[in-house]
Amino acid sequence: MSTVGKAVSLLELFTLHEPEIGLSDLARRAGLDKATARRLLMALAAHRLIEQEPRSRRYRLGAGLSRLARIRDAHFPFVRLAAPVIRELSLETGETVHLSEFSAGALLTLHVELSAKANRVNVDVGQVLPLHGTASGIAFLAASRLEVVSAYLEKPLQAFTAHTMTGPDTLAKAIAFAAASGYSRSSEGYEEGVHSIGAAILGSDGQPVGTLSIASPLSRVDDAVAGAQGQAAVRAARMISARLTGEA
Amino acid sequence: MSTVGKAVSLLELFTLHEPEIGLSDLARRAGLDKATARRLLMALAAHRLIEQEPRSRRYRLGAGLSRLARIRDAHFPFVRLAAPVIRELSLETGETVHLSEFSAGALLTLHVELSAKANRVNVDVGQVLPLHGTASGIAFLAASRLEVVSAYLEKPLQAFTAHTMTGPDTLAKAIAFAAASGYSRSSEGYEEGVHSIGAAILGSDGQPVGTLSIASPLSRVDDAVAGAQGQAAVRAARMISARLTGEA
DNA sequence: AAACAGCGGTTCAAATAGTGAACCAAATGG
DNA sequence: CCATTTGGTTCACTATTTGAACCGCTGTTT
Repeated sequence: MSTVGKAVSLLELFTLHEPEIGLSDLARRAGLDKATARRLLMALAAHRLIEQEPRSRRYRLGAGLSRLARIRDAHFPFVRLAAPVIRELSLETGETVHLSEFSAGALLTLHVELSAKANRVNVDVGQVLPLHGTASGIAFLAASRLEVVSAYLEKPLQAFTAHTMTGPDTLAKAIAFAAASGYSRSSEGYEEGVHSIGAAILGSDGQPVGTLSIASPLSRVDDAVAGAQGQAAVRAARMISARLTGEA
Repeated sequence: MSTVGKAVSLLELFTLHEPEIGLSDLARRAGLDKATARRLLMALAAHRLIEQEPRSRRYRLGAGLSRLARIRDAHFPFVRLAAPVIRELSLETGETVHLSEFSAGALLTLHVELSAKANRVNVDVGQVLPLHGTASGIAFLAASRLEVVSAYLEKPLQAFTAHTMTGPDTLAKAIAFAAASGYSRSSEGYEEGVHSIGAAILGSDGQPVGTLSIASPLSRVDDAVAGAQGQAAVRAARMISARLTGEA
């Protein structure tokens, strides 16, 4: 791997649940020598992509990332353009709706509008969702190029519940359904008792950049409701795609 | 410079005003060979820190940055903790107040609360402010270690208006005033007709992490007003510092 | 209190990864 | 339509990266 790749993979070790990590730990997890890890960290720190807590000497992500992210968001305002549509979809369906962007082989939850109902599905911003096992993921795969799909399906897939689809055939069927109808459907594929409808959001090149998903308690959804949610999801996703590509 | 440093300096070429740049341009500005620049861009793209617009083939900052920035912001919630204090300070003074974080030798504007008055100072989120020439910058320097200050003052300093302080002696005096009183004052140092009061916000190690600044039309400020604003700015900055370090 | 284990950090010869001049083909633009 | 510039590629050369062994320090265990 390139030196730059190694440096970035150090950054990717930090998560919401573990935002500060020590040198030895960092090196171990990245599969690097301590000396190498340190040199890379110093290079990153010189540009404020990494900061070191002076007391504990542990490392954390730096302010430069906030700065760069702001520049990007100003130019590619995925969340800003999508948020109103997501909100409206949530009001229309009465369910929790969330927006995800594809990043590094998975979907990253960027925005959530919670249902007003007492019995609702809760989703956290920042949560990372797998491509299989979530309605969002299936919708994303259905909109992706074939080579991307087959590359993803080759790897062994983790089962999150007893209902998670992990077999290539089952997944192919779900993807085919999503490709045909524009939306995907998943019952308890990622969490027990949760039903989801997903739809892909396309960028200016026609490739999917992310997804939106309507998440309901399973008890509230039958085939008729799912169909209606599917139509609404497709409409919302198309509207966001249009805004992204400057068509609206 | 390290390879990683070169890669990051490529990222830093993107700005709010120029969010997409072509390969040759990028290489030229970074002082790198085209082949080198491309290899670095590819390494960054593999981790989604860079994206390439397929149509124009130009490069832009990638979604991975948004993801990493979110992780950082969740852990080091500078803006989240400071925003309410900034808002209150704006209401109290009736003027525009903005929050900046130090990054890569300058102050990055992260949050703004605009004055309700018709005649007000407008500041953009994302704007990069120099350390000299702004009240924020002077306050930041006054709270920094001496070696940081002298390193900064060694370089030639740009004048933004006829009133910008660029001489080492003038700046030293302004810094001494800020160090003694806790706040800094600047008249038209960065923009004509704008008066600013700045105060530094300190992190858990006692080093400044950023600043807040009250910006008023020059016509509305005399010495008495400036003094009152200074006291208010210091109080607000201390409150944010305390929240950051978990003392409140 | 002594021995230990782990930490962050450093060194330098050996090895690997990075570099850039010269080269395309394709897209601009005068 | 020709000149220029673009994004992209190649490969011999070389400078950067690498990691085992080494500090000194801190906190824990015996």
